Amino acid sequence: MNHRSNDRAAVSLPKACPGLRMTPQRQEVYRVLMGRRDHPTANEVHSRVKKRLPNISLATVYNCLETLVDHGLIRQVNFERESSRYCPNVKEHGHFHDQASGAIHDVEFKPGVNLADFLDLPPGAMIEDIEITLRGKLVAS
Amino acid sequence: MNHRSNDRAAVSLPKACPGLRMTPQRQEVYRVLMGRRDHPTANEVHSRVKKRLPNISLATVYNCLETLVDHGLIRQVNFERESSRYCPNVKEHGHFHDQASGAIHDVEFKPGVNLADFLDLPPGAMIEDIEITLRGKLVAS
DNA sequence: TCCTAGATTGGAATTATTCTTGATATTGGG
DNA sequence: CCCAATATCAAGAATAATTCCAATCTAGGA
Repeated sequence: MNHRSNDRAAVSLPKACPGLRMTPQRQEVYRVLMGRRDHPTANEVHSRVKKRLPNISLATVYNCLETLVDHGLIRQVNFERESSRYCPNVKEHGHFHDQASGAIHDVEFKPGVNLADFLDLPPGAMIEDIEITLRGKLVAS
Repeated sequence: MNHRSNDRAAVSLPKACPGLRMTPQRQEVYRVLMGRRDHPTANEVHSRVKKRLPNISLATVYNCLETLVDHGLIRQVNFERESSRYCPNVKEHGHFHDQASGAIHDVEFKPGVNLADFLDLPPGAMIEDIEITLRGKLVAS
């Protein structure tokens, strides 16, 4: 890694974000999320962002995260009653929480799967958002 | 409904609850949950329980709920960052949250489904708990 | 350049939940 | 039946994540 150029440029922001002003704070929050996709909490994001923006406040991090969520650039993920976590994977997906390591893995749908294939939805239900969380252990295979 | 006998007796407690002392408070909390399966919060449970046990404290309701959850008699359900809700449906199931009415509907799995058929689980994942939450609207069909 | 809407800050406020502590109640053994 | 051990309850204090608020600050358009 000898061409250690400004890696801020390494994160390409999505093209179409109507009505979103990309301030340095929002950029950095987004960059941090893209840089390490380990589902950090707002606090962890704050720590990481402070490396470049030492004066940023936790409130601002919360604001940025909320804005990015509202604009569909990132997703907010909740496990039980723990702190919210944030995830730059915008595709519809679930999460597997490894109880041993605490790590969180994204879980994709198999291609062509439809919710109604395995769930008995109430008649007339228009699904707008899905949250699937699995908890368990990873065993050596 | 003319035989308005003590409807406390109407709720049959599960037979096998090893190590669980069924105190009046726990009984009443459980009865209330079975009586109206609308996924109340701890606060709502507290209000309802107070009709019969006017001196019960919110802390005790939290204690009872936690104990019942630990013994597998009820389930704790979390939606986003809202207050936890409690549900006497112990079968593995998900929830549909109707954004219009705020109502929460249980969503059963179709018989015989295996999650691994629909989701790309990490290799070696042993699932111990599943949480599926859907949000959306009910449209007249 | 000036104005205005939107953004940022730091700290206070909120809220659900947990913790602490002392009082009570219940159980099993003698 | 009584006692000690243990479990439960209650009330309020404490905690922790998040939101709110008021006071600047900033960027971009007129």
